[in-house]
Amino acid sequence: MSSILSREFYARTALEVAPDLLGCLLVRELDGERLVGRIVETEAYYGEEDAASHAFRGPTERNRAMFGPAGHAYIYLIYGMYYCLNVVTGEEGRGEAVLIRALEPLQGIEMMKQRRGRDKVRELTNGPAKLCQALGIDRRLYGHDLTLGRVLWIESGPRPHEPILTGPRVGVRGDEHARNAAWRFYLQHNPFVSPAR
DNA sequence: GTCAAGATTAGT
DNA sequence: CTAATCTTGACG
Repeated sequence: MSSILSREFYARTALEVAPDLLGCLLVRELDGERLVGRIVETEAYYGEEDAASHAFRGPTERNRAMFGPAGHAYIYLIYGMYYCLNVVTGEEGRGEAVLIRALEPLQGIEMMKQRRGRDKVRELTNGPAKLCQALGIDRRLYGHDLTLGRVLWIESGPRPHEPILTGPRVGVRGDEHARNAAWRFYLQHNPFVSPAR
């Protein structure tokens, strides 16, 4: 039994949504196939007060989705070649989002292998840019409404058996608080969590 | 208009 | 450790 996550689910703070997304299923419909991964790692970005967030300096053309209603996709291009997927959370205008950092591939693994150009299931979706490549997520899905249940959405899943661990976010800049806050959430011992830095 | 930096990844 | 690759936003 699983259901599409609602606007109300996403409308809570990023700090609440990020851990709750662990164990949920990210679903992508692509070329008539369904690609599914279990979310095993997330990071919360907590609005304009978060020095590590793209929302830190207020709304811009790039981050405008972050300041829109919850439950939409905020996608950005990094290093000129990779995309990363966030889900917008919190009250409209807050600029909060949760970065999806890693998935455990469940369905459509062959297509993921082909899209990623590699064979090891372990390396298919164990990073924010890797999972976007595996699931065919790019600019075209910028601002996509994840509550519609088509093209790209998230469903509830079985409660994770693994304990949830927290720690500092990966690769972020900013003030001391931004760098130290334990706003990364992941499932203990799960082999699909992104490699340690 | 110019320019440096980037919530990463793969390869040496 | 470093190259790859290009958009964004800060600055003037």
